[in-house]
Amino acid sequence: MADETDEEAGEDWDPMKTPGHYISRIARGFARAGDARLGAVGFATAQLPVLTALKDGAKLSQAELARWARVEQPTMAQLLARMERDGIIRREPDPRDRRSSLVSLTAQAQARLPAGRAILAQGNRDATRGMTDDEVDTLVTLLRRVLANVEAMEG
Amino acid sequence: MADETDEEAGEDWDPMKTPGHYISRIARGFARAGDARLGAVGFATAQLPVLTALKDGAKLSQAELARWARVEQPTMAQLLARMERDGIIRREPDPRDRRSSLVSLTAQAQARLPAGRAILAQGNRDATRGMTDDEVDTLVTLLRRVLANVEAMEG
DNA sequence: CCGTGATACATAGGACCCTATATATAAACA
DNA sequence: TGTTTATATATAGGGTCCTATGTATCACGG
Repeated sequence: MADETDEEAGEDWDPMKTPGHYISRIARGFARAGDARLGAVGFATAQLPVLTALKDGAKLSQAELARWARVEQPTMAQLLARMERDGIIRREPDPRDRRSSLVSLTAQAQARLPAGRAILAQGNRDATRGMTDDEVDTLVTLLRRVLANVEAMEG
Repeated sequence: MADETDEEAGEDWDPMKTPGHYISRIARGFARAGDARLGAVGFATAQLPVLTALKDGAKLSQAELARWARVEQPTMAQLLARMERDGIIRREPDPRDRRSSLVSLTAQAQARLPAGRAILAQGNRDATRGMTDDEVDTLVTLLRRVLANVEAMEG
């Protein structure tokens, strides 16, 4: 492992040119730009998995939403608390399980959903502007492989 | 399953399959995995831009570091506060400008730098495992284009 | 029926990012 | 020179993520 591992001239190795750093910058920029636009209809990018999971009137538990959104349970708890505070979701006791609540979208949130979706679609077009469909497909395919590798790194 | 390239149907548009969502998940996973590994030498992924900027003994101001790392000034202020608390950086008054401090790495941090760099290099190899150099180049090129688009969205 | 382990949720605490704003100093200029 | 403008940092307040831990309830085997 002392071959090319040593960064032939490793003296000026630059993490800023690494896929990880680009990805981190894109993620931050996309969240910032997306939140700025979605704010007009009262949504935020972190809420998107919850909104899509509940869009057709489904009622899911907090744990199910956390698994769907791929975040930890306390993260989802905090997110739902803000969404409840902002009138986006509602909770009702689960008659099947006294530990659990069923979460669903309020009517106001349902009504704003199409506008949010339009804003999001436009944002994705803007983010991939100048790229062909094939290039976007290539990007998503490569990202999926990196994601699989990264998720394999944990545990 | 294959012909929903367009979102005209709209009914089942899924943000979870969008480049933005993959990028967000990779960014989180990469930070989590990277922090777990770097923790062994007392570093964190958020500190990498600061570490590389100061690696050769340079002394930079907080504002210069914020610009280098592409974060806002209060974000860098908090990061530096944690790094100072942890003995990674040191501040000294700037004789040229009484508003400013010069930030530099401590000797202990300098000493741990090579180990951190090795961990990082290994992490990047793991994240791109199974991908050819050409594929990684393609990925970075596409990411750079998306990044340019995203940054153009703001402001 | 009674523990035992699994599951759902809540809470505490911290890292990292943001915007908005205040304060001190520097630089520029009328 | 005195005033305005720009810059460096600090502080306040939030959002989104994490790990670690506590508590209530469920489901199961004895």
